[in-house]
Amino acid sequence: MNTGFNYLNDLNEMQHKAVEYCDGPSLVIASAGSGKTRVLTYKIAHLLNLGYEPWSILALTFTNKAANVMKERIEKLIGEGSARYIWMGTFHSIFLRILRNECLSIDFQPNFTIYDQSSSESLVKTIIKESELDDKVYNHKTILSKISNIKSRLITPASYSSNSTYLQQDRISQTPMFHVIYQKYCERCKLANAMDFDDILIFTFTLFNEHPEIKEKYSSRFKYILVDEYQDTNFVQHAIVYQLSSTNNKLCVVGDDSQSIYSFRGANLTNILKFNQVYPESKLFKLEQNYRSTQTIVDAANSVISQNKNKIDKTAFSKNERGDKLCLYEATSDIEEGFYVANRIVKLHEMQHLDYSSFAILYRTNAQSRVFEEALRNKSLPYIVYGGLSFYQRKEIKDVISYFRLIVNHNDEEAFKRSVNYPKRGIGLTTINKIIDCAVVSGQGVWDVLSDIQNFDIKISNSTLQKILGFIDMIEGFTSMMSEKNIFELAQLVIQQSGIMRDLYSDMSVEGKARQENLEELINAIKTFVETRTEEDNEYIYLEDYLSEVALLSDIDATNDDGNSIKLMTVHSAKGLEFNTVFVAGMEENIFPSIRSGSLKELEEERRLFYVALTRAEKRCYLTYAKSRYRYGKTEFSTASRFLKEINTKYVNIVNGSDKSQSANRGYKQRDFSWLTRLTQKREEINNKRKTSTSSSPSYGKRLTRVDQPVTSASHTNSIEHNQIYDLSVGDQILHDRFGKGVVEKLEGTDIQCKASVNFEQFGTKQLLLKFAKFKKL
DNA sequence: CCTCTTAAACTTTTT
DNA sequence: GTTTAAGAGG
Repeated sequence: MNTGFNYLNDLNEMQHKAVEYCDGPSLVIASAGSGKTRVLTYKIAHLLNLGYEPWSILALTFTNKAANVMKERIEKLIGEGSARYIWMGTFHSIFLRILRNECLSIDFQPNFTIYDQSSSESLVKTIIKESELDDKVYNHKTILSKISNIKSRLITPASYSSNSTYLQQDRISQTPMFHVIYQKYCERCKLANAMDFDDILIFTFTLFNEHPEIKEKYSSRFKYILVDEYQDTNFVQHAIVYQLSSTNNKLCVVGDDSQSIYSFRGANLTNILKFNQVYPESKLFKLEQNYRSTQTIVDAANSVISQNKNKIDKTAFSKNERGDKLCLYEATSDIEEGFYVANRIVKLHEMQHLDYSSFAILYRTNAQSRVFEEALRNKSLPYIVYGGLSFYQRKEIKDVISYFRLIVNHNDEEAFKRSVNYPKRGIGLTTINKIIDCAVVSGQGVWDVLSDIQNFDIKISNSTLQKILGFIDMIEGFTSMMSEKNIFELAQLVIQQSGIMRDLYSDMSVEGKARQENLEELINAIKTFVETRTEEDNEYIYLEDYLSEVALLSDIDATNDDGNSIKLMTVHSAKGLEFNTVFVAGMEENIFPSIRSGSLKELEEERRLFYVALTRAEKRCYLTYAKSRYRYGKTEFSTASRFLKEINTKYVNIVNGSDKSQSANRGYKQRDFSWLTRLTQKREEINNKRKTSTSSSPSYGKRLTRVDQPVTSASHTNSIEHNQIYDLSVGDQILHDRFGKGVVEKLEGTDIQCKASVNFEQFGTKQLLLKFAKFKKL
């Protein structure tokens, strides 16, 4: 097909070539602001126009937000709904979806839950304690990050334990028992029917590796594969992409080695550097023209990144206006730095008529956000903080989520530990440990032990036993309600019957109030989730789907922009984003570059991170640092970052602004007052306002209420051959609005409560609640 | 088994 | 300065 589509005219020559080449594997090296997303979206639009079915395209992105943005743009190009069935999302969310359908083959139950960071940490900590190891020597965080690193390289506990080099290294580093912890960690996750973040990838690989027929099913389904941000993929991600591209060999990866900033989490540049060796017939396209930033910003960024030794040669350039020089500002303190930035924003807002949303304040660590929040708040400027302690990491939220996890997957050990004695019901640590020990010794899940607790040799008093039985009953009760209530109704029931509601609402302090609001917020979020899914015609909204979504949200995904706020975030979070005016704050030695980056390799990654920060800016870039800074409750003195000296001086203006004197003193006077404690509250208030304003009216899910027919739990677990109301029998062929053709394999429950298992040609086996399903009998 | 007080660790970055 | 872990006492 030729270039008859006019949308291809929006591309420069190289972009055009990269979009049009669809015959085999290709690597697109796209420097910052060179239209990487544009190439991807146009390429997908092009593929669709060539006749590729949406569900035969797999597009892997770095965040869910990036996927959504891309879908919207594709639909703008070639029409509403066109992007809907594309398999587009993060590695984790896409492969989780596949695993939910296929996990029986690798011996997981489909209701497996996901261990988030804190669950994983807690498990490692437990194992270290159980193994009677010194937790000073075996730091759980260090151990976990090492486990994660090893997993991302597809090294199993077995192969680790049989490798003498690894064991030797561990002996030298005084942690000879590491391999045992690693092995136990994996066993415990398995026993709990839980996967951590790395497992989602590893088990996808294992699934495809051990079951060629399943691999074939997906590798032939995906006729074209696209991967964004390829420089930040790790070994297992590369391996999965390799597996999936094996049948059709149509693959396009896009990335920029200069923006690789996630090696601490296993990202491996060799994926991109050796791409042409893995795919010998691959074509290379280089996008070097920057459309985002002024010439000055691009040149300044280049002068920094040129100090790195390890990189692919390329020359980024801009044909935009020359633009202003970068501004470098030295503040006397962190507080004054905050005031300077806030003042600059006020001035630019007034003089250049820039929206608040044109500004971003970027920093190296989340802890730095504070002073900026306060400075902006003082001037009543609207702002949003991305990342940090996200909504779903708050204690009261995690407590509720734990119940959900336990309801979905009774053997989720970490969820059990959290739920069983919150709210307090007199089941203490001793008892919990006895139960878990028993489970570990007998090689079963926690619930397997609990549900048969009288037949295990556990020494617990009768009164404690009664309490445990009460807890079991409650959870089982929730479980049996899953088929008759939607998850919004279930959620309300859980927080009431578990006593969480009572516990939270008995605390009338300010913090208690905030927790109550957060809880309401969560309920609202679930309601919105149910509503959105209902609008999308999902037959049944599974609690595990909600849990998955929540677990895999990134900071960028989880924070929604109101369109008129200054954005505060780490440089890492800013990857892929762009702003009219960027402030890069805290440009000090030991912060940026981080004190932890000792080796040359790590230093080069920090430099790439700085490169990312600079290239976020379209028009203006401010660099600030403070000579003194509050850290760990003490004032520390700092020196300017070495990176500042690496920018060619002809691109930088050093300002010692006139507004320095005004702001400095004000900052110091504030220090002694209680604004620091108020800050947290205010932030909550602002966050809550933002969230509630976006969610819909308080009419509590009327549309969702169903024909309420009390049904005993027994009646809908019975398997039947024929359902009268829907005139459907096992073996019937149906045509479903969304999933297409399929055969009814199983019918459960009577009348209106009937649930059907249908095997669809395109989508595999699905459970449908007939009263919601949109289909006709063939 | 629970709760209050005190101590220490904490800040890289995140799916 | 903040948050979480550990220990003592009830």
